[in-house]
Amino acid sequence: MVTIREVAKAAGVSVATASRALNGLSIVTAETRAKIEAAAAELNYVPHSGARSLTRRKTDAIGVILPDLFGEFFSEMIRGIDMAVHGAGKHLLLGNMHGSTEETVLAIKSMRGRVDGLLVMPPNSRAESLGDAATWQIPTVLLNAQPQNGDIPFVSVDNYSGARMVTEHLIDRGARKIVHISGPASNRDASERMQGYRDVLRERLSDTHPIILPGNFREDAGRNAAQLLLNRDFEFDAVFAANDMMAVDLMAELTRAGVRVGHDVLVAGFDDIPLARYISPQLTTVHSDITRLGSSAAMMLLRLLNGEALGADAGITISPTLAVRASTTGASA
Amino acid sequence: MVTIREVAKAAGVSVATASRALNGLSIVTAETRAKIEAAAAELNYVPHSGARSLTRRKTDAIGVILPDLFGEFFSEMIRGIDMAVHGAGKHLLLGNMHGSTEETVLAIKSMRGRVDGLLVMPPNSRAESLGDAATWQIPTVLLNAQPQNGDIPFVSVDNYSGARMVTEHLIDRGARKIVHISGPASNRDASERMQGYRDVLRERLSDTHPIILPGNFREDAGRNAAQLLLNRDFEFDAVFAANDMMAVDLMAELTRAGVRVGHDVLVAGFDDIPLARYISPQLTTVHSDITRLGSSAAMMLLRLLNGEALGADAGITISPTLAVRASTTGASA
DNA sequence: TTGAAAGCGCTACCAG
DNA sequence: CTGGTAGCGCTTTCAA
Repeated sequence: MVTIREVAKAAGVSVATASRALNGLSIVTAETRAKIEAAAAELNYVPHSGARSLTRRKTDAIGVILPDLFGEFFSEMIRGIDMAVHGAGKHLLLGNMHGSTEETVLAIKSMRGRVDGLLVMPPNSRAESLGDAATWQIPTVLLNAQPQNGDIPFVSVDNYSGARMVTEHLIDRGARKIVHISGPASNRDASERMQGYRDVLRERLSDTHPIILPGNFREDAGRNAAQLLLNRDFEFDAVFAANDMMAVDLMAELTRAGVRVGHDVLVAGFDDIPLARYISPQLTTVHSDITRLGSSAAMMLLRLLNGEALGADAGITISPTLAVRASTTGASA
Repeated sequence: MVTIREVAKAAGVSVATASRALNGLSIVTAETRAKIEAAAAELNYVPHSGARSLTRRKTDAIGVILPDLFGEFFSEMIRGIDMAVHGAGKHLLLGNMHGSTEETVLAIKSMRGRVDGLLVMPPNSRAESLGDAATWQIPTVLLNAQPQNGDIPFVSVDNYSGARMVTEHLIDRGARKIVHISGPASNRDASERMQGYRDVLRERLSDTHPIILPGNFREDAGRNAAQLLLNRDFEFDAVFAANDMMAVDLMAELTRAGVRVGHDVLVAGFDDIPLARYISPQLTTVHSDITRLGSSAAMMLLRLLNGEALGADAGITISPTLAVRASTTGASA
């Protein structure tokens, strides 16, 4: 591992000068610089970013902590983040996540000294259980979560109104017995979506009870729900799944059982993952522009790191839109 | 930012002792340790991993450099890598990629001092154009690429035999005029797949010429190819796309135009991305287990970092299998 | 068992 | 414009 010291020696200058030349600081004679660059090239010198960040107190990396890496939701998110971050010439450090709050806290801690800022998507609804921003001591933007103690910037989706939109839409399409497949109980997105569903039902279908099947945002929950619905001979004419992943597998299962989705039963999801357009019938869903969610959060963090004090817009709530497709209209593919 | 020095002072010990206690080195009295831990907790001390890696010459992070972040191929890959790496308690540093060889070289360089090892997926066929392993000076495993100068370990898929399998299968299913949609010209996977197609055609359908449409592994290429095929009134009864992404969009476009995929035209892809099973008809494709590809490479790197000299198995070539589905059998969904 | 001190590789300050 | 030098925060000999 050749260090800057060896380059300096080879070029016959001090390390200070070598450093300046290599970093493009203009206060170096053209010929000194040439000598240094030649030596660096000769020795195949590559700067040690770790050491550099220690002195500069700046790592040019930002950390991303996600609860999972499964499915298109997260990959789209990462892609969005990368888009914003790449423009700023920074690296992306993916934290070890896999779930629990404790692990997340650990992941956050292990990021200190490695990154300049953090993008954190809490595994469950209580962001503050991660310890508050003051504890982390590092600029942070929350992904898809709102801090109780409103002092951490965040970017999130308006789950509640999104859920309302789908539910209203299903009713408009004639559905009267709408089943909801929920997300994990502790998940904030999930509970907001459920609340939207409940409220619309109460307002517009006051004579019926909500029917809620437990889910977990994973595909198997979709399949299980389908089985449940099929076996129990439930009365239902529409299903609103708390996310697309579950909706997609639910649909597949229903179709397999001979149910004509879009006609016999309407199905809708939430998130608008790419897959939603590819399946047949295409899935009606709430379009949240996940990629943009990621890049917005990243840009916000970038501004934060730039010293900008983002006042009013320290919290962005993205309003989703309804993407109406064949799974609720019965239009032919 | 509280440092270990402050913790030591608060506990009334030297930084050396503090360091030892905090790192669980047993050569510390129980009571000294208690004092130190109390102080650390009190001050909310979090170790600075950057500084630590400088002295220990070990970062506990591995770098991943991919040419792109688009589509399920890469996300599955990252997921596979993460699975292996998480077990080892290491972080994942995603390099800035977005394409060109120069950018990739830069990305690799900027990883020095940040990571202990590298997983690199070269943007094009010539891995050695990245400068050889000796230049990087850092343990590296190549993803989905074989080095010319055989001294860098790698994990790759046997594209050639995979392509042969699909092509044979299409012929077995009765296809006689098989169109191939290729990947990027400079891409090694792409050219190997094309070669497999060519060879089988020559061997078994010597009276027909290969028909090759240019592609780029992106969905738009699939759509474009479909248009081309439809407009030109080509003679064709099967399409083998160099990856699933293109196959999927091609299929969608054909279906929209009234072509019955699986009957009028057989379609097959390569990779077996999750999406392949969800579309209708399900896509026949070459199953490469991308996730495993990623985790194998990561585990290989981990062993390398562990000082193990992986002799014979310094290069793994994963043999793909054929996943026959409705897009080439016409079986009902 | 503990402390002092020498770095890890680099940047930045202060003189010259 | 260039060189010496003091750290960045931490680990790790080497003595005590």
